[in-house]
Amino acid sequence: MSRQRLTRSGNGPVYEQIRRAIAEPIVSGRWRPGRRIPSEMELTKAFSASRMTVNRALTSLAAEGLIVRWRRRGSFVAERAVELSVFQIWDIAAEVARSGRTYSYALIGREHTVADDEQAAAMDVPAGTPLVAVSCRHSADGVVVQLEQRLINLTVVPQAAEETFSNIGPGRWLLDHVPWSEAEHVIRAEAADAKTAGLMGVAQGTACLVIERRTWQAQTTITLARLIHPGDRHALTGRFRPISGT
Amino acid sequence: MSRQRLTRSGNGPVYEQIRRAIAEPIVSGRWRPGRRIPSEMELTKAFSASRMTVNRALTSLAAEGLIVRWRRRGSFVAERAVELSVFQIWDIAAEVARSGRTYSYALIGREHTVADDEQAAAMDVPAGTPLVAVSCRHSADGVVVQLEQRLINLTVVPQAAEETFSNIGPGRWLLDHVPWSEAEHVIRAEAADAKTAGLMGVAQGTACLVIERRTWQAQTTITLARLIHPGDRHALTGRFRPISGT
DNA sequence: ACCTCCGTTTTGTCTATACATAATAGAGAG
DNA sequence: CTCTCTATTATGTATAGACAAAACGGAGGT
Repeated sequence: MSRQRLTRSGNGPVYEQIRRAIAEPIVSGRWRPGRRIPSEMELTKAFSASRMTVNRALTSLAAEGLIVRWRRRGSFVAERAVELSVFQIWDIAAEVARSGRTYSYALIGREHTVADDEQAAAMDVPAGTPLVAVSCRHSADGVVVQLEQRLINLTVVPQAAEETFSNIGPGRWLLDHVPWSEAEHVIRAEAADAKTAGLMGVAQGTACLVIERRTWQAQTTITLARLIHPGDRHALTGRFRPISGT
Repeated sequence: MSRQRLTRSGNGPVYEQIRRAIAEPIVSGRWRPGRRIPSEMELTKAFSASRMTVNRALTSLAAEGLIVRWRRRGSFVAERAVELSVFQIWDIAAEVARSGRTYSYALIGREHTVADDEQAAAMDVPAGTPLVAVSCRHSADGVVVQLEQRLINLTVVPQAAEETFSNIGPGRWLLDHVPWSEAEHVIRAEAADAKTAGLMGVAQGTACLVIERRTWQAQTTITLARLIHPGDRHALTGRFRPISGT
């Protein structure tokens, strides 16, 4: 039967129109979490589009986290139908190089330990797990831009026991030597304590942007990093994917 | 000719296999930024898959930012093939409600102005553009969790001139009244100045997490928001999408 | 030199169809 | 009543074919 091709009815691609039509009531709150979304076949009829086109729209909504989909059961508004933002977190050395400044790296300390209770909880590994703790400093044109405190799980990365990290940052080294599958981040603002402030060359109490990153391989934590940036020397930028009504 | 259906050769969907085959050399650094990626037709042959399947793989890589695609020119490794993280930025009222606390809102000030040079630059609009400036406060169980300073472009949202914002936050109001297509964020740490600290009920100099959000419609800035969170009362969390080789 | 028009390449979108997969509901056997 | 098998429903993946849109390159005219 081949309905009217409405590719260009002036509102963009059909799958975008469908996506918006579903996203709008979710984002605006009219459709509460858990509410069922019309099935692909129903939407196919409603929009006079093919199921593939409808599927593309719903698949992208699911990827964004606005909806969840279950075979046989249908599609539903996600419990946490929230705004998602994609942020870029750079490798600090690459970032400095890109901005045309001179990058320099300095190792502050490195020691072998085993996880105490606090570290075990933070890394989600058993207490007593062998670790390497590395502390170092990244600078651009002589100004500290990041202080890095890192714990590496030696049961997963035994090679780290031999690495001195005197010339290469642990972040870069891990990127080169260990595959990772997923990472979790927490971003917060903290005031620099006396020791941190001294290492960064800023006044005590200076507002700092702190990124905590936990990296996984399969089910095991590889490394836990605490990246501290003086507030006036670093910012994160990101851009929303368009999740909009209308 | 309908090649062998290799849906289940044990390595997951075909589009995933193709996606990984392209992502691996990019993530590992073997394919440098700017390098050209085989065209869809070439990949179609190489993987004995249909162009739609190849297209799905490349489209998802483009969405992740690993590659950029140009009609007629082809697909290329993105210049900034960096780690991407998906962060969730919640609507503050919804977030408070979800955590079981009592949300309250208070308008601090609201005035009509025109954009001065600084505001014009920040919003990327001509100086002299009519604006509404709104300042307000979001609390949970009586504790301030966010201070909001917002500029709204009246040439795009003339209805905002009539809204008092005494009962509804400008963020929520805009979500209900204005479609937007994209937003840009900057996240940084700042020390609270005297006025800000007073409004939030914290000590002057307290480290704060500041989110600046600029929202667009087509090519025009709708609104610029500055969301200030006391450092000990708010953090962002995020999780990497698995962009892995192998 | 420059401009216009046209053919080619590559990605972008859409359709109709097919089969796979997961989960549930219901029928039938014990 | 409980277990098992089967039919049904909805999503997941894959395909071939088609046309659209952008951008480049070259032919030909001025």
